[in-house]
Formats: sequence, C-alpha cells, structure tokens
Amino acid sequence: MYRSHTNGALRLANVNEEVTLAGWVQKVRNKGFMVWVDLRDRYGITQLIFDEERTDVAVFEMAKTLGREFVIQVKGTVIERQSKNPKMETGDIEISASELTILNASKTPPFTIEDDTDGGEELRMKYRYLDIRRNPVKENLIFRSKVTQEVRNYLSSDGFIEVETPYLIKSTPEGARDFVVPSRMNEGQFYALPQSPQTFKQLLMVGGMDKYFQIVKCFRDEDLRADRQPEFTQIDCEMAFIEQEDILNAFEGMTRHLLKEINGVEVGDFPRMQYDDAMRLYGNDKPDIRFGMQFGELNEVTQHKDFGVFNNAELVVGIAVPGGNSYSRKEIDKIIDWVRRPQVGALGMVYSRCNDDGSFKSSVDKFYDQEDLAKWAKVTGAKTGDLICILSGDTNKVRAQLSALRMELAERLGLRDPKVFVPLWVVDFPLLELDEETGNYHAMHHPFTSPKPGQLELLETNPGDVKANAYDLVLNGNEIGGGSIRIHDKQIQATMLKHLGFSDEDAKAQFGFLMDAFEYGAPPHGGLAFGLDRLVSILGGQETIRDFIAFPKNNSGRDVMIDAPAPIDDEQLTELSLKLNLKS
RNA sequence: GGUUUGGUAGUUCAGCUGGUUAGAAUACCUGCCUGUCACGCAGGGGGUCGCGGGUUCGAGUCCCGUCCAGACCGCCA
Repeated sequence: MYRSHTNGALRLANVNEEVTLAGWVQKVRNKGFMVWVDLRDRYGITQLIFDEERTDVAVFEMAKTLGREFVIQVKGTVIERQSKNPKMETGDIEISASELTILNASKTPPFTIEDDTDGGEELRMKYRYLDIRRNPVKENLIFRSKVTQEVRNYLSSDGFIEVETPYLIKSTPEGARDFVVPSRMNEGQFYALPQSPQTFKQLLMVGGMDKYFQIVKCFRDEDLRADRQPEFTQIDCEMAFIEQEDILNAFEGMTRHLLKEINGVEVGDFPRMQYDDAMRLYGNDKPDIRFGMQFGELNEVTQHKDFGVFNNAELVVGIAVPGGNSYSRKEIDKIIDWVRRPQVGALGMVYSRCNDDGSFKSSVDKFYDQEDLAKWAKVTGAKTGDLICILSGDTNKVRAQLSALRMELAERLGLRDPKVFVPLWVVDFPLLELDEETGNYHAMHHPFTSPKPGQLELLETNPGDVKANAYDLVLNGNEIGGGSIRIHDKQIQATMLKHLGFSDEDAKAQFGFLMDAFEYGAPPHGGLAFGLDRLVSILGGQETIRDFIAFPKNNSGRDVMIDAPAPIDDEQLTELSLKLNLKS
C-alpha cells in the first residue's frame, strides 16, 4: 500500500493517526533545526515536518536532500500545527515523519510547478506532463471530464445510444483537406481520417438506431488557430423522425442542462435569429448578443452629398460605441489604425462624436450637417456620449470589418464577460455559398443538407438564394454547434450533388453507398454536432482551447513533446509502396 | 500562402540613437537561521545574445537571408 490518504484529506480530526502519504515534493523549507516539505498530489498539499528532536537522524538528513518534484512516500503521525495556515485546507495539521522513502528522484523541472508558472507556452508544451501537474491545467482537464460526463448522462437518459464509427474511412473532395493514411494491404490506396462521422451517423439512422450520439475525434488538415486543432472532439448527434424544431429543442435542453450543472446558470428559451438578420445586424453568422452595438445601415442617409467614398460604396454601415465620445483624437486615430491593419483590411473609418449638448462632431463635417448626423445617430441607435464608427465598401467585406471592430471595442469596454452566458440559435442558413475565386457554388454546411421545402426549384434559377434546413448554436459569439435536417431521398441527393458539380460517376464513386442506403427505407433525419473543445473552453471562461486538451498541437500542427510529425524510415515507405517527392 | 510580434542565464524579461567585463528577478548550489508556508539572511555558479552572412574601427543593437514560436488573414463542406 503506497498511501493511506491523499494529500488533500487530512484535517484536525485525524490528529494522532498513523498515516502513509505519497506524492511529489512541491517545496522544501529548510530552517536548519527543522525541515518542512509540502507534499502534493492531485487532491491537494499536506505539510510534512522533520525536526531535530522528533525525527530519526537518518530520516532528518535524508529530508534535507529532497528536491522539487521528487516522488516520495512518508509514514508518520498527524499532529496539530503550532502555527496554522488558514489559506490551506490542510493548514491546521502536519505530518511528523518517522519514515521517508524516495520513490523516484527528479531533475529540477524547467519551469515552476505553480499556478502562476514562470514557464512560457512552448516550454510547457514540451514538458506537458509537468504542466499537467499545475492546478490550472489539472482543473481544466477535470472540468472537461465533468462536461463530457454531463453530456453522456443527459443524452443517455434521453434515449440516445452511443455508437462508435470508424476512423479509417474514405477521402472526399468536398470541404477541408483530409488527413490520409496509406494502406499496406491495398497497394497505392489510402484511408482518410474522418472530418466528421457525418455519413456514418446518417447510415445509423437508416439502420434504425433512431437516436445516436458519440463523443468522437475528428480530423482536418487545415491551418490552426488558438481555438482550432487538427484533431478535435465533437459531440456528434443524429435523430430520426424529427423536424428542425425537434432538434433545436433537444439540444437546447442539453445546453441548458450543461449551463446549469456546470456553471450554475439558468437560461430561458434560447433566442433565434435568421442568418440574414445576423449578417445585417452583426455582420457575422455567430453574433455575440451579450451586448448591443447593432449595425445601422446608412446608405440612405449618406447619399446625395458630395462624399464620394460613401456614394460609391455598396454598403455604408456604422455602430454606436457606448461612451465612445470620451475617446481622445489620438485614441480614435488608433482605432482607425486598427481597422486599417491588413488583418481587418478597412481603407478608412468615418466617425461622429455625440456630444453631451446634443450636437455632433464628425470627421466629415465638410460634407454632412448636424441634421444628417442626427439621422446617423438615429439609425445606429447612438446616444449622447457615444461615438459612431462607420465603414463603407463592398457589403461582405465591410460587414466582416465592422464585425471585427465591434468585437474588439466590446472587448476593450469589458462587455464580453466570460461569466455571462447568452446562447443563440442562428437559423435558415443559405444552402450554397459562392466561391469567389472559382465562381462555383459549394455547400455551406455539407452536401447532405436539405433545402427548405419548396426551394428545390430555386436551385436552377438562383442557387445563392436557396435556404437550408441548417442551424448553428452560438454561445457568446462562438459557434459551439451546427447541424441540419438531412436529405433522405436518393433523387434529391443526386440532384444536390449535381448542382455541386459532381458528375454522376463521381457522385456514385464518392457517395454511392449513402444513396444506395436511401433506397432501402431511409427515415427523415437530422442532427447536430457540438465542438467539444470549444464548448468546454467557453464554459470554463477561457479563450484558448489548448489548456482543455491534455496533449495539444502547436500552431504548425506539431506535437513538440513527442516531436510529431516525423519522417518514417525507408523500410516503412517501401512496405507502403510510397516514394517521397519533397518540394524542398 | 500572407500580415504581424517575438527569440538574450534553467526560466521570465530589461538592455535607448551601435561603444569598457551583457544586467534584474526567479530558479539552482553552499553556509547560517528554534515554527516555516512567496520563509529570511549571506555568498556562489550560470550566456555560441536562435542560426548564417553583411555593413562598421567596433554589432545583442543596423541590413539581408534562414529557422523556430505566438496572434491574426486566407483556409476550416
């Protein structure tokens, strides 16, 4: 038996008990006549004491040789501390040690194992196993475990069946790049790792599972971000004999359950917003509606003056920044610099101050009088003391730019409180999206998404206007889930694939198995998938998902701890019938 | 693929318009210390300034290239 108690367990009530503890040395405080050792494990810290009077000489001397992160085992007696530490849960007691065993020595770790570590990101990733000893990372992993537990509890008790789907599947040309796995037994052929179990969960519906879920790894070979990993986890769900309304209700329930159980937050009915409205009012398909600053479109009230920039713009749109009139000229110039950064890409910004006396002062006073500016304030909802920020240009670009500015300013104004949770359904997404480079339409969600009833004909005439039975769940400006009602009719699926540019031959080769299945009694079905990593990090009130993943990859998709990816040797290549054709 | 910020002691960083022997904090080591808990005190060791080239009497500092890391854009059905 390595231990009788964990290091978070003992209290005053245990005084005089003989105990055995084991753990890591957090800190040695050697006072000469006395040595204290903070012994740490997942459960807490307990102080050990070795001293000249009570401790055996050999044990006392050994205690002086302990270093940080040594793994030790100690036998001793629980005693009441002479000077207590109210900041520690175990601060009333300590262990007067009688025996000490060094189970494993440790090199001095490259960074401090403390909540506020001195270690930088890269170092922490290289020594992730040390990083995980730190409370913040450890707590995040425990937090994640709690979330997945609640998900399983909720969905299981609602009749969902957890089914595993394969990881070695077939590459498809649509969407993200696939990670690819060569097959030794099938020369020259490759598996692909799933970007999502999409087709399998649909086949489970054809198979009569009725309600399916899976907490499952998915893989996309695309560039990464703070909230994007090449392998990530989805809560993947599908239901049969349902309509969109049923799905929204089911997963609104699950999300509400999580917010309550995990965060102690009660949320009422989730508001719903049309995709078109989200784009018009927030310039974004995942608006953060914890705060206002809605867009006001100003084309009508800015035209017919001599200001060419606005006259020639497809869209002139502004937001009212609460209290923004307090910004100095210098601060406003900084905001203008910010929107002109290449990452945002605005050419400039027009602003109007809403003075306390009700007057306005704009950067384009040459062109617009007080009456004009009053209209701007009305359209953007600006109040006295606000600052109206206006961008103009191509509709799609300007919306993206102003949306970025809205989020940035809200962040600066402290309007994005991570403790406040406001969910939102965004519904009626377009079915297709125009690829501006190729001029082709591709599925906005995926090619199995069904169009809204009666809109199939529009596919021929105005493909960009077709709306889909597709929906996203947004939490605090982040897309945490998305899904759709699927096509379950072979003919419609074939038509859809044709519109997406698949030849009959390609469609059969890529998705023949799915369309075959649709010929054997496929029920109406649909579903939704949550991004678990992102969901967990938002519920945990943090921006980056990395600290909720035990062993994450860095920006370039590398695992710096195990140093992957790595070359394989020639023997392996030969076995796989592969030859490298390196670009550099 | 692009924009941008950074790379200096084990670690986190400072190092100005180029100018003696590159600093601080912390960590580490040694000694002292009769109740520590961010212990304290005294002392000590520790540097290929990412790498390569260039400018210069002289480069951590300026220029070019390159590698690595972070953030963002493109991309992510």
